[in-house]
Amino acid sequence: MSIVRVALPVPIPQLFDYSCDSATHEDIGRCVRVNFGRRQETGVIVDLPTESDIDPARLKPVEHLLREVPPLPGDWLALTAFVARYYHVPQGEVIALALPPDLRRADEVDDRDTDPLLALTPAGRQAHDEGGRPSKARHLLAQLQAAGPTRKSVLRTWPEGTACADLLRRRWIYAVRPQNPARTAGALPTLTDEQGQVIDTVAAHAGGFAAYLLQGVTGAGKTEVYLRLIERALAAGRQVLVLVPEIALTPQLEQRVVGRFPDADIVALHSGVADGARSRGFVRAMKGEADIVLGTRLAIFTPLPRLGLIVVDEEHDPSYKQQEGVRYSARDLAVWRARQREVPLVLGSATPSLESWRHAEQGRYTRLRLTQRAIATHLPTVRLIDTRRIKLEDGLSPALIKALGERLERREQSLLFLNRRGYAPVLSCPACDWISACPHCSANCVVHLKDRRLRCHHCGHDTSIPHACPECGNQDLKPLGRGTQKLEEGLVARFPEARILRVDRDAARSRKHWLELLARIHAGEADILVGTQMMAKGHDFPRLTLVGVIGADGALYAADFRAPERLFQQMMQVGGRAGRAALAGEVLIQTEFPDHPLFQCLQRQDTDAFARMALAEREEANFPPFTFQAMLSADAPVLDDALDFLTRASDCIRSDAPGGIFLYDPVPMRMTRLARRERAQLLVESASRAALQGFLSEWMRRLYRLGTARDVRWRMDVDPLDV
DNA sequence: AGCACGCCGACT
DNA sequence: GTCGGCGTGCTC
Repeated sequence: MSIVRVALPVPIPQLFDYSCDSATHEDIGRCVRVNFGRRQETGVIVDLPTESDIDPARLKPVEHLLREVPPLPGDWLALTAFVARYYHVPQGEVIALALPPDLRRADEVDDRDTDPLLALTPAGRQAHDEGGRPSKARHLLAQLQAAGPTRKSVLRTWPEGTACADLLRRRWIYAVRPQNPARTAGALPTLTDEQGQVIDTVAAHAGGFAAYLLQGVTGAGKTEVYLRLIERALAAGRQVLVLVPEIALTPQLEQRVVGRFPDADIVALHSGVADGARSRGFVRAMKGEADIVLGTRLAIFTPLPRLGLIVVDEEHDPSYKQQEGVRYSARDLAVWRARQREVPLVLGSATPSLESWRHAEQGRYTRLRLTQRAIATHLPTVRLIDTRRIKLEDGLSPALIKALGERLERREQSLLFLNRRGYAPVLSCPACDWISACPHCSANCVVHLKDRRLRCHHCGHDTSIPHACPECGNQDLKPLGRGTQKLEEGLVARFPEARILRVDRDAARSRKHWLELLARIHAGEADILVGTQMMAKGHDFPRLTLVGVIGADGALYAADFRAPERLFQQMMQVGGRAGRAALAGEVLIQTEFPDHPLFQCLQRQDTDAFARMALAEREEANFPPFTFQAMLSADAPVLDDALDFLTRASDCIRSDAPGGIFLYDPVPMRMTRLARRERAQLLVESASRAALQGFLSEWMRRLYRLGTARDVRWRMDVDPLDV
C-alpha cells in the first residue's frame, strides 16, 4: 500500500495524501480521480511519500489512476511547484491552469495526431546503413526502412514495436506531416555582420544556461536571428520554445517559422487553438515529437524533454503577465525554466522592459544589439507637432492633414493611431451635469454611434443611446472627445476620395474579421488606416509611409508609473510600421508637450537614452526594478468591506513585519468600481526579493487563517504590473 | 471554492 | 413549531 501526494485544483494551499495500492514512483506526474469532501476531483500525483502527516486511517483511496496518458515529467512538476511558491498560489491551481483541460479529464486523446505516419530521418537512414550493434531499436529501424512510412499504431504491433519511442527520441524517425509542402530550399536572407555575430555569440554557449537581451529596432532582423538559432537547435536534435505576445491575431511569426522549417513538427498554442488541438500539441511536445512550440504565455507550461532553446519575442509586452487567477509572468518563468533546463534564452525587443534592461546592466543578461536596419533603407523620421497654439480640425493638425494629403497623391498608405475605440469616450448633457456613467463601474460608457449603443469597455454593460437626457429630458446630448469611429467620420468628410479603413477591436471582432482586414490592407485596398493598439504590433505594410499619432499625451497624466514606459514602447512600435521596403517613413506625433524628455527621446528614437532616463526616475522614486512589489487586493459589493479586509490583513502582520518590508495603507483602486464590485488594494515593497518572498510566505499563511466576510474576495499579485 | 454544520428570525 | 438566513470550519 503506497501513499500518493496529490495536487488538487482547489484554492487551498496544501497537497492532499491518498492511499493507492498500485502506485509506484513511475506514477508520479499521473492524473488521479479522487473523492474530495463530498465531490470528486481530478488531481496530479506530485510525490510518493513514505509516510503521511495524516492519520493513515483517514486516507481515502484513489478512485482511479489514469495510466493511458504518459506522466507529466519531473521538471514540469518542479516548474509548477516553483510557480506555486513564487506566486503564492496552490500548486493544484497552477497545474489546473497549465494542463490542457482534456488531459486533466484524461479523455481518449484523438488519434488523428497521436497516430502519425512515421518515416526515417536522414540520421535514421545513416544509422541503418552504418549498422552497429544489433538492438531492438536497430531491428525496428530495419523493419521500417523495408516497409516504408508506417502508422505508429501499426508499427507498435511489430515484434520490437516498443522501441518506437526510442527511435523518435534519437531522431532516427519522425512524424510525417501530411500537408507539408516540399521543402523550399530557397535562398536564405543574407545575414548582416551584426546578425552573424549575435548568432555566433548565442550558439557558442548553446550547451548551458545563458540569458540574452537582444535589442534591435523594427526591421533590424530579430526574427531572422531567431530562425537561425532555431535551425541550429533543431539540427542538434533539440526542441525550441518560442513565446509571442497575446496578439495571437497575428499569424506572422508562425507563418515564417512554418515556411522556414517545413519538415519540423510545429505546435501552435494561442487563444485561437481549440482545446482538442491544444491537448494534442501538449502531448506531442511532451513525448518529444514536436520540434517547435510557438505560443502565447500559456505555452511556457509545455513539457519539452529535448528542450534546447527558449525565445521570448517582444519581451517587454505586458501580455506576458497573466492578470487574473495565477498571476504569473511567462517571461520571468522563461528565465527560470532556461536556468532549470540549462539552455540558452533569448529575450528580444526593440524597446526592452526596464526590468530586463536593469538585468542586462547588472550583467545577469548578456546584451546583444542589432543597430542596422536589415530590410529598409532608413529609420523613419519622427516629427513632434506642438498642438498648444494651433487649431485642430477633427482632431488633426494642419501638418498632419497636409502629410495625409501628400500620401494620397503619392498613392501611399497612412496610419492614424488613436488608442481609443468607439465614437466618443462619453456622452454628456450640456443642460445638466449628466454623463453616460456606467452603472456598474467607475467608468463612463463609450458612445458607439454606428450601432447607436452606449458601452462600458470594462464590464460590457450595453444600452441604447437615449433620445433625451435621463436627468433633465434635454434632447440635445453631446458626445465628448474622440474615438476611432469619430476620427474615421472626420476623415471621410475631409478626404472623400480616400479609402479609409478602421482597424480596432470593433472592426476586427474575430480572428476571421481581423485576417480579412489584414488581407485588404495588404491588397492595397486602403489609403488611410485608423487603428488602436492592435495596429501597433506585428505586420509590415509595404506601402505604409506615414504614421500619425493622436492623443498620446494621456499617458503623461496617468498615475501609473509604468505609463510612460508603455507609451514609449508603443510609439516605437507603431513608428516601426512606417517606411519599410524602399519608401521612407515619417511619424508625426501630436502633443502638447513637445519638450517632454520622453518625446525628445522618441524623436531621436533613442531607446537607450529613454531607458537611462526612466531608470533614473525609477531609482529616485524607489520604484521597480529598484524595488520588488506585491499587491494584495480585495473586492466586495461595498468598498468598506474590501478596505476592512485589507486593514485586518495588514494588522495581522504589521507588528511582525521585518525591517526592509514596507506595508502601505489599504487604498481604493484607481478604478474603484468594476462590474458591480468595489475594489481596494494594499501594496508591499522591499528592496530584496528574498526578503519579500519570506514575508509573503508568512503573510499568506496568516491570510488563509484570517476569516473573510462572505462576499469579500481577495488575491495576491507578485510583481504586479498595474500599481 | 464547495459544502457541511449550526444557531437565530418570520412564516405555513 | 419549521424553512432559511449566513457565520464558521473542513476538505487527505
